[in-house]
Amino acid sequence: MIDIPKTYDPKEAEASHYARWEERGYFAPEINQDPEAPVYSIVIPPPNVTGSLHMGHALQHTMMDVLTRHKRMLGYRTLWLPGMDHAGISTQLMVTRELKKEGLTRHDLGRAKFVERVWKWKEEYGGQILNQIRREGASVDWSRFKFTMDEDLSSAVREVFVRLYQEGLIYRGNRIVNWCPNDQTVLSDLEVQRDPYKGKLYYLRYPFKNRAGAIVVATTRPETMLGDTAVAVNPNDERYRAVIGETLILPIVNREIPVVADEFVESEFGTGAVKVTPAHDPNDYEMGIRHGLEQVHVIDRFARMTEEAGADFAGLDRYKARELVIEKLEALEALEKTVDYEFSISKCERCKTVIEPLISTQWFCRMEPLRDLALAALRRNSKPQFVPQVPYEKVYVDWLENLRDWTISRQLWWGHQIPAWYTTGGEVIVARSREEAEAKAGTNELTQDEDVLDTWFSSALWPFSTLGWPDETADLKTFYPTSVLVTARDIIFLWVSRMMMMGLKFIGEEAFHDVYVTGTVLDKHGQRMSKTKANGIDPLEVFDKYGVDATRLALAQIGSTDTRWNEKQVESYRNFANKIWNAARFCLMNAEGAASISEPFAAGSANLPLHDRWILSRLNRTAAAVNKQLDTYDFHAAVQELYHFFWDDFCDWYIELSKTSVTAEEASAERDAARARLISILEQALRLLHPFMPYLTEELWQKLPVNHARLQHSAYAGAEPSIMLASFPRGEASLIDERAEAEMQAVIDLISRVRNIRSEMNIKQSDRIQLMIAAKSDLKTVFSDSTDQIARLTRAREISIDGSSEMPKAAARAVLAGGAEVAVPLEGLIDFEQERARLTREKEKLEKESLKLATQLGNADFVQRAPAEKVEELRARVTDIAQRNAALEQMLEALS
RNA sequence: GGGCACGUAUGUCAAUGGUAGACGGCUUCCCUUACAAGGAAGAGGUUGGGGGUUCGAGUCCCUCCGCGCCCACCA
Repeated sequence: MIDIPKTYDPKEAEASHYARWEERGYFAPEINQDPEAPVYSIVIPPPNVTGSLHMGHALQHTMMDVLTRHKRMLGYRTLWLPGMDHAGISTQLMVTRELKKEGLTRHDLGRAKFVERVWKWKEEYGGQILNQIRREGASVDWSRFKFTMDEDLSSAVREVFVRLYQEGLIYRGNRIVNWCPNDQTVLSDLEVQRDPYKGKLYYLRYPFKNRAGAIVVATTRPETMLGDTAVAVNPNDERYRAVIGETLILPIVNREIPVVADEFVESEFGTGAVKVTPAHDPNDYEMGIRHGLEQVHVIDRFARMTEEAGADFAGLDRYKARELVIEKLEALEALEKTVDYEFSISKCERCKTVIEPLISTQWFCRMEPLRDLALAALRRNSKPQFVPQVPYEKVYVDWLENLRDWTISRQLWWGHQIPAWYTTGGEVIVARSREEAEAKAGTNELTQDEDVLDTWFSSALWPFSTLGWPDETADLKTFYPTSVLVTARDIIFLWVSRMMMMGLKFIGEEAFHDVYVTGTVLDKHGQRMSKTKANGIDPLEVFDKYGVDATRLALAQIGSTDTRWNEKQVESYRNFANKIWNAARFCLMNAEGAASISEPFAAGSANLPLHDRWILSRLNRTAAAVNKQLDTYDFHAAVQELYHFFWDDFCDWYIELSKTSVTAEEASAERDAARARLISILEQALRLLHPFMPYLTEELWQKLPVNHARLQHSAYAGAEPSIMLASFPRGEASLIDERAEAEMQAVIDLISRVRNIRSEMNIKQSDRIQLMIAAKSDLKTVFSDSTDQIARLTRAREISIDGSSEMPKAAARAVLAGGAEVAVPLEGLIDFEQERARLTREKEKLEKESLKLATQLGNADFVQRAPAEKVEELRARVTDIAQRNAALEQMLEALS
């Protein structure tokens, strides 16, 4: 007898298999020996080097792994490429904080030493997430692991930069940008978040120079008035039409500023007149350009007032300056009023500091031509295919259509330094290397641009830079375009769209065929999990508590809907894992002799017992469904399908139905064959489950007395057997047997009805009952062939079957589909009242349904307009109900 | 301000316009030698409210209520 614990302990399986898979190279595409094999590839969204695994990762990785393992088992040449992102700002902040503890700033170290220090930090503390990814069971090819700052990827970054620059798509310009006064860098629009803010609206009075009166303007940032160079009104605003072109005297500063007319101004807001500060507000900047206004810089990079703001203000923090401005305006009687006002405020996504719009010289990427490539790919080739298509395709298109230039430079030290050099004369040389720049410039007196590129710039190249571009590598040719990108929805703009554009630009093909957008795991109150709210669930703790496989199942079934985290759900999949374990345990306890049968189902399905034909049909139906569901990213349905097949069909029915033959005391050819069939079904079920539950399935599969090598997919012939290289069952249409399923269903219904009688009539578990079955010829045969099993599962001691419906009076009875009946004689034990009540309840149910059907069929419109099939279906149901109803009535009569 | 989702059993979620389901929880019975992390049998729903289209609506349309998400240059 085999010695297997009663309870599945996931830890053991998790500890051993991953390392073996990895060592043997099972994750690498090279394991596939078939030169004709179709290709499947995914690049992982590279986690930040500073990151650690959160639920979102676990969710995405599970789905990518399911897809990858599924395709690998189908014989695809499969690559899931792992990597990590250098995460410019986050990482630099991390190390800066570390330095601060030593009383140092990065400037104390200088650039070179600081960057060295970051590399050291990365080696020591970075990338803890990589081992967490291993724990998940992710079948990524570690031999192709990439880091965005690796030399080859950095060179791809420079290549792209140079080419885009040469085409005029990258340029250096002086424009208004989002500046973070804390991080001391510019940010792109996507790295700025808008938060609601309860502030005030200040009404300032600016007097005319050459006439009486004043214009009152409303502002939320009075301190910027020091930099005002105009007041704007709407040209159609009657109130102000007469004063357009007049001159105002700016209070405090006493600068003369004009009144200009601009369509941008909303007459309804405030006073209908707006102060214009071109140097410190994006809208005013645009207006300033339209009207040729002067830009007066009154706030610096530290959000302090400049000399230009005036001696009283220079050096003051922007909020201190605000107070002082208000004070002075009050003294000048230039503050009309102050009202409470709620608006939104821009903050740095990382450090939450309020953004200061500043005019500054930065590098930008022109997006229109790239955007057009992406839009064309979608319109002409429907690439990428978003899943779900609604709403993400529209979101993607809308964003692309309104795309503005991308600010790609950052004032950081950690990242890809911009490959631009300046001669002493100020000439700009953009080149792939210093050597190339020197050659171009004809001098070695060059200074490289201090800035680095936005982290997302290298991320945008990820699908091809990781495969060796710009070299025409075999990997690039084989694996690009990638098959699918699996991601959460928050980086569709930041990342997905940019990869698409860059891929189309530089390779000429889309970066991925499909984009699968996962749902979000929320906390139990429906809130997003976040560090600041501290409401996150650590996936590693869940792994420890319930096992990786159970967690994966719980995550996979989330699919693309947002779902509140529910630990009970994981617990139920843990129970499922245990169920699988115990089913296998049963099979292994009764495995002796099974191995001698090499083709358990070879005899030809017609000769097999009903339950064998039935389970074979169910198995293949399930396999076909799961393949289809995985091909269409319907993870939820696939999980449900597998769960119910395994638990309901296989465990609850098949094992129970096979028990008599499988557990027979004496060895026999028949017993061995039954055992071999049982094991074969289990074995195939494990293969179906493997993409979702890699550890448990491998653990059990290895224990099964089967010819493992023969089960491998032919593409992996010769490899040491593993379930991850076994052939994924495709679901043979020829093995789907409608008749067997219908007949088995009749048996299942019969057993269920008898069990119902036992339960409702309070028949003790230990009491053996007698069954009398009346059925017409075809069903009669089915039941007769299954009497042993029916007896076993209903705990009956005696079963008689005939074609008539002569039933004893003192019996509990039930009517089955197809006109069959079953009676349980209760020899004086029967409680007539109780049985009558039970039958009446049943009759009421039928009548309710019957009434519904009659109403529908009585509707002439329905009969006329609904498809004939539908009408037929209803009529058939009416007949069946009538039949059952008549039988019930008879039974009730017999009881009275 | 604009756009997009969602609201189904006590909880978490499913359901090509055609008999509203699953898992958990709940009730009753059972430690039947694969599994009590289990088995058997049950109870539980006017699909947020109202209106419309249709032979037929959880599903399509309108509206209201509720909870979210994304985008945005009304100072």
